[in-house]
Amino acid sequence: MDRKRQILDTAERLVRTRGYDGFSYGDLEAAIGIRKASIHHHFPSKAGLGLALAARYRGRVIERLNAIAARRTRAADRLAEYLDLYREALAGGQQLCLCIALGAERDSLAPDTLAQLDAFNAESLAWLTQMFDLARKDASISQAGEPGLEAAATLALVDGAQLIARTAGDVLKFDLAVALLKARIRLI
Amino acid sequence: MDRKRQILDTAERLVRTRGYDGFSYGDLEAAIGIRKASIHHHFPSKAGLGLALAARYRGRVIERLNAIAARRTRAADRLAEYLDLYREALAGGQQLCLCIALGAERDSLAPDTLAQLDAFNAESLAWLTQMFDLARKDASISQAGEPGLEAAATLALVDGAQLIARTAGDVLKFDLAVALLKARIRLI
DNA sequence: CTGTGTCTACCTTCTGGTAGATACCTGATC
DNA sequence: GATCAGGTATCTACCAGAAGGTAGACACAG
Repeated sequence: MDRKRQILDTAERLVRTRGYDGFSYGDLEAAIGIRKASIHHHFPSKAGLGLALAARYRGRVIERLNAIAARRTRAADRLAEYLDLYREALAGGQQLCLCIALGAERDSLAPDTLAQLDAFNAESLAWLTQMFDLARKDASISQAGEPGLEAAATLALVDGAQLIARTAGDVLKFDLAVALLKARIRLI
Repeated sequence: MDRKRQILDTAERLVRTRGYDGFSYGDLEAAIGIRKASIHHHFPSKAGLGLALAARYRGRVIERLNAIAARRTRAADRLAEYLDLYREALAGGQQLCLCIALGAERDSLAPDTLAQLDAFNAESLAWLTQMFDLARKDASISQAGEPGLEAAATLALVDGAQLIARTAGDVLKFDLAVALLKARIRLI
């Protein structure tokens, strides 16, 4: 069980830095220090490993989003933490959110893995929509438009900001891209 | 010369649908109908082909952006055409902007290819900044903030919108994500 | 007769994956 | 406590095919 988690952790790091097609069982062998046949014992196929990665990542992020919503009652505070989450995921511009990395290689993925990505985006969108709904009531985010559209725009903005920052290898590009959104946060 | 262009066209389509690591000389052989040794004659290495792809793409897009700026004197009209450009590049949700596809696989690219991506983003940013500068004067885009920040946010938004639409294979996700930005366009 | 493009044939390395032997751990039995 | 069975994890050794790439021959045009 511990080994399984170690493989998932290592594979996740590799996918987020090199992409799904860009990593192999051979890379895992080198990184973990056990023969690749042993890795096949835990994850018989790469498609299965990819699915496990996507499912675990999705669950983990949704869990964190729910924790934020439980802890923060102001929409603005939720938004600030949401942006921090994506900023941290960049690891200083060295990696991407797993679902962004996978999404860019859509055609290499199994249908069930793709379904995880769709679910991830749908759940993120639902969370953001709820947040912008709340923002309309507590007025903690300025100029808040229709919640569904705000949510879609916000998701796209953070995804794009992450991609641009990662391409440049510079986390400051992320800050620049989300600066105007952040400026809409009312401090109290 | 014609063959070279055919190879570039085919390779570009492959990268934009499958990613850089996801296509091979073998794929080109199958798609074009000449042996892969012949493709190596035109592009000796895959890294060189990748660089040629990125450079050509960058030049082509910048050219189109300049054409838009020359044709359209209102900031809002430029923005509308910019959004159309990215929407069309999606090909109905079946492919990505080349620079987004490549950016997601940063670690597989040669440094000079990476430099093309950085230049592409820098030039896009400059174009958008100029557009938002213009918007401050002609007031054709509502709520226009600091041009540099608006530009960074817009670039991230369209990149993210494209990625999300591509992940879902549905161009409507793009429309949803850019709806609020589009709504800021003043019609006359 | 030289240069350009194409071909066949081949190379090495990596890819995802399998077979089968061995080591290891755990818990039941004597 | 020693012994044994059974599952779990690891190993070595291998496979077929694909990867990126090269060598050298041939065709054909100017």
